[in-house]
Amino acid sequence: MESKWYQYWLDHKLFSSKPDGREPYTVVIPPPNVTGVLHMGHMLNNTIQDQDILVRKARLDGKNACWVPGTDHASIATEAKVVNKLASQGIKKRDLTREQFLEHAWDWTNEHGGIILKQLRRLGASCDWDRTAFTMDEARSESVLKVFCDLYDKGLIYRGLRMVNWDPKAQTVLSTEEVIYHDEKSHLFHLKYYVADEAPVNYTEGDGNVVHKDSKGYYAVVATTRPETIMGDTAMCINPKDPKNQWLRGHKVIVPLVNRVIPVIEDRYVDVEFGTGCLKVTPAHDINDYQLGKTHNLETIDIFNPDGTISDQSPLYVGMDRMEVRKQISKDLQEAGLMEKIEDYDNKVGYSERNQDTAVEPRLCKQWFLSMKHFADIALPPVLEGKIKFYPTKYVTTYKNWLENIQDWCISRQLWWGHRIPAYFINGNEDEEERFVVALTKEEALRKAQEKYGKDITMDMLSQDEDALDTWFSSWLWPISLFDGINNPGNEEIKYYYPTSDLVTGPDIIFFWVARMIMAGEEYLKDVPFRNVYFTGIVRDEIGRKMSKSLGNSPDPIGLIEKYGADGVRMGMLLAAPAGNDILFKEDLCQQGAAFCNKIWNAFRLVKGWEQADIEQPEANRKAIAWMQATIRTAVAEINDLYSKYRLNEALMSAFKLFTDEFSGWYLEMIKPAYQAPIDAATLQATLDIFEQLMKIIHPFMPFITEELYQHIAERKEGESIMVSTLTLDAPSQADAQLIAQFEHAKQVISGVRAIRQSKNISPREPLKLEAPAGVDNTTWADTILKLAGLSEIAVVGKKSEGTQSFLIGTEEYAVPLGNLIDAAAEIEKAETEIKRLQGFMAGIQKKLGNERFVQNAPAQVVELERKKLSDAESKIAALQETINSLK
RNA sequence: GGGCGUUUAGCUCAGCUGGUUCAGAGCAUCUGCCUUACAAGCAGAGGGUCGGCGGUUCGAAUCCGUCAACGCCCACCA
Repeated sequence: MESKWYQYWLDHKLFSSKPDGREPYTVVIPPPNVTGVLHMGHMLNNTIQDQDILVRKARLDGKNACWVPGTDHASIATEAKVVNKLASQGIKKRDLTREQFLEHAWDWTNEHGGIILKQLRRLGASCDWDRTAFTMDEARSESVLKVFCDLYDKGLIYRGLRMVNWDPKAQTVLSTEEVIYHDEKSHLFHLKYYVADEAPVNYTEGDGNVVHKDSKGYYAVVATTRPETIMGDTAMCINPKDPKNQWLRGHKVIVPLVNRVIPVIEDRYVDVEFGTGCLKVTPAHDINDYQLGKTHNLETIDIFNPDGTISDQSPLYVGMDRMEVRKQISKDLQEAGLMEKIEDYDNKVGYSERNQDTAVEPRLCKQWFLSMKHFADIALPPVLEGKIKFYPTKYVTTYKNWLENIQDWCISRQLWWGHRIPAYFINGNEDEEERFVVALTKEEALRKAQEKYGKDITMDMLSQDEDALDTWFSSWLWPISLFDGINNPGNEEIKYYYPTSDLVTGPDIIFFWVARMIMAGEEYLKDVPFRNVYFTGIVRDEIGRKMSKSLGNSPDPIGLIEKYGADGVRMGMLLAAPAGNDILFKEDLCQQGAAFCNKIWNAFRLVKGWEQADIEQPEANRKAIAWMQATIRTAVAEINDLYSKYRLNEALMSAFKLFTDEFSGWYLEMIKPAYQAPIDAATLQATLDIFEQLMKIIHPFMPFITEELYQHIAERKEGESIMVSTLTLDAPSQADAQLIAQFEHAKQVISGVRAIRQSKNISPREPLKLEAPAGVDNTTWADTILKLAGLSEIAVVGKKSEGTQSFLIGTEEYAVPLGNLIDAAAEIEKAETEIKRLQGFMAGIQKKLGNERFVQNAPAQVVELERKKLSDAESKIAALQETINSLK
């Protein structure tokens, strides 16, 4: 019936939200990649685990809930997919024009796009689908370009020549956040750089210099992990304070194989302890070397092509791939006798977040940057001051740390799939300084260009920047752009829905996305984009491995739904997801979810099967109803509290126990009429009302079965739905607590009798007599106890009779006469063991009470409590002793 | 190299500012039941020196120190 109800909700537009007088509750979906397919991570983090539950809960609380779905154009990932697809058809990207390529990309997007959103429907996601957005649709694109122009005008966006991270496969620059470092087993190559000058090296034996010399002359040893970059070496560097290498001062050395003569420079940057203290300097291919190059005015030789092959700037290996060259040059160096040794070495290598098989290459090029100092300043306070709350709170530290050490954001990408940068270059001579303007349209660009560079500039002299913007440069506007807050500032929707309420996302994108949304929110709306951020865990398999395609340990979500039903899967997931922890997914848990559905269904069958009759309502039923209502009020208060702390798995567990234990296990058994006997109308109606409340409590977790039963509990009009019903209950009262405590006592009596039956193998149908102690309330719940414990009578006795088996509730002793069923010897032994245990317990307390410092320092209450424990233990021992005596 | 987090029953986790909701929940296990809603169930039971060591205190799972294991984030040591 899942698809039926989903369609029903759609047909009646029950997911739809429009601004009105109610309190808004807004959630924006972290947009999945447009061409992505639903995986377990989406299912857990983005959908069922939290967002849909929170949204449905908000509706029940009477809020105007709006959950906005959408997809992300994911420029690098999508462009890579399209490039691969074209390659499989024998088409190369560089053979296409930008327009032709984009046509293919849009085809691909239209073909594969939105699959993921359809899959979310299977799970029951209650998004307002009419609002479905795409980061590259018209409204979003316009917002992005406007923001770019605005930030440029504010002087926050600039163009600069920097050492950046280059992905040679996608052939685009990446931001620092997009580089992921992996530990790698690698090698440290020790290369010989022979001293070039004729002049003798200056040292004396024993002065601390470590000099290398062989038949071919003096040489320095340079340790490097990247021998393939030696063709770009333009200096060798030593630390001026390094006693080992003083002899190299002022000399020149020869780059091995390349035979280029380079100077020995000195800089304190060099670590004396590492290798031999000699560093080869390749300004074009290492961020530190670049700095050295700048300080020491070194030549920069770029030996790589954009695709990671060796460029014609290099004297050797031209056209070969960098990884191939590393192997080859190692061989060649050894053969030429230029390799001192090769050591094993563990180092970290940066990889593209999107192309995990491609090592990132530092590369010097001109890019667009967003200056981040200002944004860090405005984004830090809301989080530190608690205007935005993070769950778990530990991420506040992470956030703070990042913002305090932030680097400028490289926002341009050498890609076509994305928002094309609205900058226009004015054609001129290659040597001239770069001339450009930033403008939303070409017409405006011309106007600005003429203003800036003179009237002689014409339209054909303008050419738009070929690059696109980083995907996150559009995502960071998401909570604003979804309500058109950039294009139409102050419109009704942005005023109503912004700030959004909760953001649910993974901690892996705290910098990429969360932090930047806060920046954009503060910049453009002077307000936070959301009030709470709930960070979910990573989905792992049952032995703790991250779920991934390559490991093949990720089940297909849709397959799971087919097997267990969406409700079952939703519950299974949530059970595995303790707040703030990783999720160890086990398929059994879905089974438990499915079993719970079954339980609910069977409970409903029971209630629906009762025949109503015009008979008087038994007092016991009235009490049962009052107790159940008190229990529900108490549970709901607890569940609400858990929701407020985002401890959704505990909220579910609480709801589960409420239904299974309290309602099915106790309440239904209490009011259940005898076989084929009818039930009074008042009890039946109350039970249906209670059932409806329970369905509402469970609905956020299991939307389908609760809707189905809601429709059966009473006549519903077309369009009515549990989804848009509300649940408001009074807070639990003092009286509720008393009632619950009272019945807890009754439960213990019932369980005590049941335990005796169990141990003596007495059928539940055989009636037993119970002897209860005097001075205790044994009448209030008497009828219920009689019924559930299968008793014929509760007799209040001053002293229990002979031949009974007894149990204690606190210090009250209850007894069931069993005659010859009693195994006196065994009972005596049991009682004696218990007496021994209690005596030991008492000894401990007596010691405590004998300690003056305890009696003096501990609060009176605590001391009193110890005294009570002591006297309780005494009376328990007395009762046990009596039992022994009577058995003897 | 810095920072953060975790360690409690076989498993996954609760236990807020130290003292009767202090050793808990669900699952799993064991035992007995095909009881008339449900065997995908019901009833009952067992199971932990709260990672190790040391300290503070009348009193520590809880506070402090230290060690260990695991996990995550950040960082330019070739």
